[in-house]
Amino acid sequence: MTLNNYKNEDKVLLAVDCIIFGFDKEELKILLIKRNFEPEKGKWSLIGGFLKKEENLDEAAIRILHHLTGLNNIYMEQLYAFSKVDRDPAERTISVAYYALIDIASHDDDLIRIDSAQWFSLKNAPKLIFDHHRMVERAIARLQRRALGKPIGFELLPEKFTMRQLQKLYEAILDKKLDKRNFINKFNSLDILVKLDEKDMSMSRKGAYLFQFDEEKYRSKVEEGFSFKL
Amino acid sequence: MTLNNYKNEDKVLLAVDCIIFGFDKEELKILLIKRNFEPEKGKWSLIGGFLKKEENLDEAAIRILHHLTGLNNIYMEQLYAFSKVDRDPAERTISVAYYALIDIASHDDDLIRIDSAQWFSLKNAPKLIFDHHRMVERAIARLQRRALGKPIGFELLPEKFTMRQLQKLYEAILDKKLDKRNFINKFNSLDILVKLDEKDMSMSRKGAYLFQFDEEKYRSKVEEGFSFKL
DNA sequence: TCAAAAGTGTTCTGTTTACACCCATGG
DNA sequence: CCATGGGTGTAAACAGAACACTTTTGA
Repeated sequence: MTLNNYKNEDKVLLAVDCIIFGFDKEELKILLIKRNFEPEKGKWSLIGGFLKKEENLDEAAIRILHHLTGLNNIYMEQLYAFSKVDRDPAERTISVAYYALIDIASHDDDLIRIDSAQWFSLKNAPKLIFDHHRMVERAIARLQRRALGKPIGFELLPEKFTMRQLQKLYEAILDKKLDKRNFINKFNSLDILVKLDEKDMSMSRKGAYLFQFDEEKYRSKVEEGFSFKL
Repeated sequence: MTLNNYKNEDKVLLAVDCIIFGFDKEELKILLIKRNFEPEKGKWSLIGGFLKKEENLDEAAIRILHHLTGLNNIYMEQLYAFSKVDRDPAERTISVAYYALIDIASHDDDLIRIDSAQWFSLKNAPKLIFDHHRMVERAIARLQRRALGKPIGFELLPEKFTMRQLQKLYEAILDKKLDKRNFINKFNSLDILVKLDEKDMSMSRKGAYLFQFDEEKYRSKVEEGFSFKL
């Protein structure tokens, strides 16, 4: 018959860490910053900060990302709460990780001024503080499952892109080579792309047709999900 | 050039709420308790409590479940952190939801003494406090995705069960009728069941063969996942 | 003898995979 | 004129969906 007015319960620091995935035509990258406070000052870290009383976690993630990088209007999704007792040696902290996908090229301007933030390809990212590497691992796993269950790409690609870029994106996420024809057929059958008359001439002499997402159809496919075997 | 020693950051109460799914041969149910403290005393609620400084979230979930229901050795999985600013009117609280699957029959003895805990079928569960209904919704969605991506059932069924029980479990989770022959064929092709010589005579005159999971094969299928379209 | 649940295979259809050649162009 | 990347279709294998009748036995 407890009378619980919450007064005797422990309170903790609640951190939010962001795994920001970017794609730059060839490779999947993550955005890291050099930490400028103790502990672990000077080491590479995910972008992170603390939840404030007057905001929810989604808002905190957006605020923190914006504050540290200048990035705006980034859609983020909650990943997992990490809570090992000694994960942060300085103080008991629980961290809720968020992940996001962005097109590196179209956000470079925002980022270029932030000298402590830097893109690293997944393969040769530096060692990270605390349990941040586990966050990244889990984010990659989630991204892969995600890529097979919904179309992604709207967030990671520029507005206009070639089929080859789209395929490279999937190859980067899934970390395997895909068959060109099967990929195109599959994607076309989803009926979410619009072929433009324009060509991208930067990659070949022949040029490659540019595509755009049909935003409405894309959104509805994202809603309903689908099964994408590759 | 912030010098951040964490001292100025807000601390919050971190709750853990548990969505306990049970299965009793026909229906999917959830375990609720009548809340015995303010606010919302006397209302139905998920099983919940607060994280303590010296434990991680998984441990807290196990402790809370055990403390309120007597249930032991229940495997739980983290679902999502709910953080709307005014979700708990009494105080700013973030709640990390966990969900679990258990076989009702084999845990009835533990539970029978706890008069404030009760099983409700999903369809006619009572109104819940705070945002607990959203937690349940999300847990159901997760459970459904889960059921299609990994074999489940080990947790929700008694050790020996009939094919019909297994099928009913999947029907309850996915909330749709499945074809008997296709279901059996599919499950057999996974090669994780052992057919016993025993029959269950309680459901029919003819009797139905009992099966067991081959624990080793089951575990490895759980690891790797699979794609189960039904 | 019949009601109630158990058990069992085949066909059809759609999806996934594997695979190779010509095209357009700038240098 | 040729090197480079772009574009295209088909056949074979596999997985999923639909479907109906026989068996057992306790009452």
